[in-house]
Amino acid sequence: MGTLADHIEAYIKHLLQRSESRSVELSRAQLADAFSCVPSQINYVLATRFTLERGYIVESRRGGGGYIRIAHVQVEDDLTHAANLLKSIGSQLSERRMENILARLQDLGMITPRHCRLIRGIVQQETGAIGQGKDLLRASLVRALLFYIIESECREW
Amino acid sequence: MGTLADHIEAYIKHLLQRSESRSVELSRAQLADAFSCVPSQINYVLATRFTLERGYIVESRRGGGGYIRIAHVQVEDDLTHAANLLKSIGSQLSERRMENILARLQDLGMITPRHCRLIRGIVQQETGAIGQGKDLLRASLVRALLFYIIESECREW
DNA sequence: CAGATGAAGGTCAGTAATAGTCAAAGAAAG
DNA sequence: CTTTCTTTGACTATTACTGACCTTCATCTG
Repeated sequence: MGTLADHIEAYIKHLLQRSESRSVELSRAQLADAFSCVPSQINYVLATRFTLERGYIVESRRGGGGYIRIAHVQVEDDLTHAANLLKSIGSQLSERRMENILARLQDLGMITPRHCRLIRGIVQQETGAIGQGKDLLRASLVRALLFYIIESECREW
Repeated sequence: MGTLADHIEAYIKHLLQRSESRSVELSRAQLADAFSCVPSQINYVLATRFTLERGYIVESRRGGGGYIRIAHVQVEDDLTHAANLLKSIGSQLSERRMENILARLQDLGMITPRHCRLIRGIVQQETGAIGQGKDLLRASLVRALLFYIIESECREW
């Protein structure tokens, strides 16, 4: 049981499990056809179920020979807490809250003091270059960098 | 890699790799014939895949004995070059320019395909959450992530 | 020489094949 | 009844490919 979106989600996850490479490439139009729905329904499923937060990376290309590729990047159990912290960042992030989050992640052993220094430096550099919306940009930057750090550290390059 | 343009691109890159001089000379008409397409398709491939931003120089001559020569730009110092690429980002960055920069850095061996996918995913996730100013945010995010990646890799050696 | 000829490559606009966006309508949940 | 999630479709954006027409250059011919 469940909605059409649920079925499409399940189908894509099934494809991912069967795939050795943890990634699958599909055609939006074909998939929509297989489920007898409009193509944009596929975008809805991707946007709501296959987000970075949930551990998926979606790439696509338009035009002739276009495709949608979905990859699963597995997040380990011990990273769940860190992932929740990232989620809590929201759309804006003050410097104070950033410091709190960095401190907690450091406590958890997820990042090193060096990571913190790098993040502070980069964020300062980037937010210094704009007049308005510093908290918005800081939220995006910190989330991006932390996600990257956490994601890449539990995996071989 | 599915389209004809992709195949032609791969073929030319293959030729370049086999060549000691890092450059290759070809005949547009012959190449088009080999791939059973119109000659202007070759121009399309050159214009979209072998740009200066991606590190290629294309020279050609018309008339009898005409040719197309494609050279792969070599740089003495990859790090300096990468730094210049980052500097070239500026305050705004379109998706297309991002792709070119990622392709170039990958080509230089500074980042891996996995890095690219992560960056694309993170950027997509973050820029998808806002309505306006995507190019501004993308510039900051890409600069931040690339800076972080390159910085932490250099310290490792 | 000068002009003609033929053999390259170049340009551009149009067509086709994809995927993305957004807002509104509909359905389900609280 | 209100809020949130799902579904739809009209409109938009991007990429690939083609073909008619244009430009350049080497060589031939008188």
